[in-house]
Amino acid sequence: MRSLSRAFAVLDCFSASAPKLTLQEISGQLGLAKSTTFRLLAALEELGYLVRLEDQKYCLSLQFARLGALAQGTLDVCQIARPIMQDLARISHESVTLFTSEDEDFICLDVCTISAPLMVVHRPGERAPHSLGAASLVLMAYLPEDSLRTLLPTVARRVRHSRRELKSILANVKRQQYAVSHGGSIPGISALSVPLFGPDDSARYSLNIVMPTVRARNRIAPLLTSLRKAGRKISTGLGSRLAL
Amino acid sequence: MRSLSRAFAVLDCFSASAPKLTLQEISGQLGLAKSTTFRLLAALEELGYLVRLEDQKYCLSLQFARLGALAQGTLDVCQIARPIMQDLARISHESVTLFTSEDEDFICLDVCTISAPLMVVHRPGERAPHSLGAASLVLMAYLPEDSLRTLLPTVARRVRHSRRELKSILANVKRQQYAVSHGGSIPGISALSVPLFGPDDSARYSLNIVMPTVRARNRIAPLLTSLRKAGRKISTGLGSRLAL
DNA sequence: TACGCAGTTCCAGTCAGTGGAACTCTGAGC
DNA sequence: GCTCAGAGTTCCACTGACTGGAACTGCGTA
Repeated sequence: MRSLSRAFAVLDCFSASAPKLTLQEISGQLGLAKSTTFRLLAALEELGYLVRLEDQKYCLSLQFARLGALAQGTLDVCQIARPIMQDLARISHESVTLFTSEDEDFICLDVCTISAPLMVVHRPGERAPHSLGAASLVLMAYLPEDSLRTLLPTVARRVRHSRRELKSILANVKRQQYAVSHGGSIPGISALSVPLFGPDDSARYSLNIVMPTVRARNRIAPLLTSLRKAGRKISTGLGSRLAL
Repeated sequence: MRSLSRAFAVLDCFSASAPKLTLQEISGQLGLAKSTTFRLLAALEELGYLVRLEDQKYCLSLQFARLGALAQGTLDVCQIARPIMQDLARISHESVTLFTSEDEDFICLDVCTISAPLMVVHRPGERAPHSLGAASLVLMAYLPEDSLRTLLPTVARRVRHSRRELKSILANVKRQQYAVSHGGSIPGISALSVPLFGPDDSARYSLNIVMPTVRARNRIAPLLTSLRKAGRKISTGLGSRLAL
């Protein structure tokens, strides 16, 4: 659907640093003919989703404020994540979990699992202090600077690492955009974890595949691929553009 | 641009009362073939602007929250209104003003005028107590219930009308969606006024054509047409759907 | 097991969308 | 005041993207 994806590409040209754009700028940015861009912009203006300001520049209209409020009133992370988590559980044959961070703990928001003799079991609402488990590492790695600063000493002490060591582990997680752990939180459990990004590209959630360590060998790479794909999809639903 | 307007028509199917929709519901509402609707929805999902929930229903994604925040951070009513007001001033050969209401006063936010020997002159920032001028009437007519209740006695006293009379005038304005006045605020000045609606379909602004009463005869009807058209355009830019 | 219904895929026809070229309008420089 | 440059706008013939009917799938129900 060419014209459609182009129209939405137009919307993505606008950003906090460039909230007003000329036809020229947009057509340049998208590599489209002036006439094509012009028709797109005229159509979007006609539909009320773009407005033209005094200097002829185009700007996103407040229709998006309306739709945004509607979306925010309807959706929470669990609803967006659930169908994708189910897919992932089916594909990976392991339990898939969604965690968030609160104070010094990480909290389970949702779980999708399949029935098999040996599975990792989590329950929504479950809460535990931050550890060296993959989910914890990802959540901590993406915490805002100041939250992390207050949290770091306590956690470092509990996991018997120096602050410096822990900091370097988290920096590495942030660089790689995922974490993996084998018994980092509970012996016998391995986990693979990626961050989920929101509209402001902050990461307040982690998506995780958790499995018995005995099944983890040689599966990390393929599972990570699936997990990343699922994570991108959820992040997009949460309003992030990082994935695209 | 058929597919584009259809895609945005899809977005408009969602509302506070129906935030989650099935393919069936959408194709029914738009009168499109199932296959056509399916392709549209699949494309919008692919682009990250729709998400699918557990029950297969579609829902606006939080991408709109991102775009909405961006639009809100960029635009104010004056920026949206200005080019349209300029057009209107040119077409009508009269001054065009934008007013809002604050406490017991109405305030001029912006003015567009043309140069001619006899013109009504307003200045942005100008403030006056509510009166029987068209702008005042429109602003009061669309005030929230409780704000109006506190305001009504004072204004009624000042304009020497019973509360009952004033109430009935305002009800009439709201029904007709416009107000006209000849010397209602200042002798010799006639005004024509329509409300501007926002994303929640509240009306916090009025758009007005102001002219010497000597020029007003026989022009009300055509001017009202132009004014309404301009009002619809601005309201759309402000996120209202009433106009469409 | 058969049924019905929602969602999905397929396909050939055609017209909506494309982009190059030509035109207009505005503002700056000479 | 004329010209030029640069932005936006309109025009047009070509073509492949979009359409919608029909057929298929897969799930939940009787």
